Amino acid sequence: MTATATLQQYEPLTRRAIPLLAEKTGNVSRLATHCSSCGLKDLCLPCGLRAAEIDMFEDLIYTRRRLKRGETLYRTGDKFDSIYAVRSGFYKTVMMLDDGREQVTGFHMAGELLGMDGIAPEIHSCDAVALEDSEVCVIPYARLANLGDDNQALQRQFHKAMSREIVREHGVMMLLGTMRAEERIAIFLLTLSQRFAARGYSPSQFILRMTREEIGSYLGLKFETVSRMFSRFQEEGVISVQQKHIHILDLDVLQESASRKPD
Amino acid sequence: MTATATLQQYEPLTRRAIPLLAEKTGNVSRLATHCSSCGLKDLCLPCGLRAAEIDMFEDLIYTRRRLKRGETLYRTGDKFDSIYAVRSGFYKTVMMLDDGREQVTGFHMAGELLGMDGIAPEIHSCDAVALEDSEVCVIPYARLANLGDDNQALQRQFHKAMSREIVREHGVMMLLGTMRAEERIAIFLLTLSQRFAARGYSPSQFILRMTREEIGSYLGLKFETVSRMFSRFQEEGVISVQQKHIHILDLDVLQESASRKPD
DNA sequence: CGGGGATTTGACACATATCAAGAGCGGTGG
DNA sequence: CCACCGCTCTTGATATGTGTCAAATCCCCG
Repeated sequence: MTATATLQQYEPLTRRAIPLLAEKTGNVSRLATHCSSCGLKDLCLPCGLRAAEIDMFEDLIYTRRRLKRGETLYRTGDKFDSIYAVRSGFYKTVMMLDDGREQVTGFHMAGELLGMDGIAPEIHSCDAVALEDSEVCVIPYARLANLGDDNQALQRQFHKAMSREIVREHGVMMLLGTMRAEERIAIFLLTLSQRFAARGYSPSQFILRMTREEIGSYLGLKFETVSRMFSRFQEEGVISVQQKHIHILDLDVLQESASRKPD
Repeated sequence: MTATATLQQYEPLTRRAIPLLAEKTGNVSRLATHCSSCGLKDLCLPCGLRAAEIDMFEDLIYTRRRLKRGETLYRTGDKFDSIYAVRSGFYKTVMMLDDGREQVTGFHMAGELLGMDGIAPEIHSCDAVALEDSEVCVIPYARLANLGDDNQALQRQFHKAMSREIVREHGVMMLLGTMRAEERIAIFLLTLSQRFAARGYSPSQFILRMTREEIGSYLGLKFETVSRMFSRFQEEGVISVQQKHIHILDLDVLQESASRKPD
């Protein structure tokens, strides 16, 4: 995957995810609830399950929710009862302190799970907010857990999903604890790029769904610093930035920036 | 639980954990492997299980490992096959970058689980190092998962343990992303205090098992800054520090420091 | 009892935050 | 359709918290 790959080869995901028939009949919502025909099945919880197991799993998901930009999927303190799988769109999760300070703890895109923070305390410990019009599959935890009792593979997949979240957060700790602004921004862009690529989008051109302030919050920087770093990378010809549109021009240099020691 | 509580009322945990009989017969190691008689059972994975379920669970644990200070339980890149429950002692987990920079991602004490980062990648993504002579129960993941298939309560407990780890890491992200050095140190001390208290030790007096440098790495600070903050808290009469020995003198002021906005 | 790592403390440097002003853009309503 | 409003973003000047470098002391461990 080179930095010069064009947009053409990456079809928008939402189109691939919905079978043609569904588009024609207009019965999109009905068909799309089935994991077996969902374009995300290899990224999402059913990843690696056999067809019969997926059939069992998809019986779980009898609800989907559509959220408009800015709407909240769940809030801090809400009773936990479901995990959510992002079907389309982009989410952020945010923790808040009494004094108003906020920390964005993650950005979440299609195929990723939301809400696992709620399992132990049985109450959500952050807000999940849609950054664009979007849709999630609602997976009632009690049913997921029960089904898991009869379905080893599903149980293992769920463990893996939680483990991945733990590993991701270790990475963020490393970033926040030891890296400089330039590295944080470079890694942020590279990670986004990889995630878009995994979903069939261009790794070199994409739209940021979040504001500079949200990026800053996630990376432990002020929004002015985020803006300055974007400008600097642009001056150096590493990326081009136009509002929310990012174009990675020199992947190699960006990768170097992502691992340049303070020294 | 006040800050003036004396040490007397908190017996060392290892004594409570081992039944008297075992001490007398010398058959400590044998008996102590059984969860049902382990003083940690309400903090550890078997928490909330009924006696019969604990019996099933403890069959899993046919190995324990003793590690001396400085020894490594597992290393980055090691094949994952077990989760570990800390039985006694103190561990750190560390991630490393190619250029040598390190991030301590956690400190772990009795009753806490180690190794869940390995489930998804099937390889460990950090090192786990004993900070003092210590002992862990080895829980083979394959067997844990199989047993979980037949034992709902155990499965739920395991989910909760992973969820707790996710929530803990969210907290660290908040700390690293938005807080100043003074707040980070205060929260670090308060959190340690609570964890000691939960284990029957004094919340106001304890020994740090890690160096200033390890604390700094965990909190995203240099060790000189950690040292200066300790000195400052001491000057203000909030704590007293003698080498690794910490005494919390004014819990209220420490709690205020833990939530004092930059402003 | 000696040696080396850990810790403390001071002086100074620097990366990022803060404060401020203005420009750009998108959405809304007349 | 255009004009306005508000939010986001950019950029500059300056402030400051924490890092860096250095030296002295401590004390743990062999």
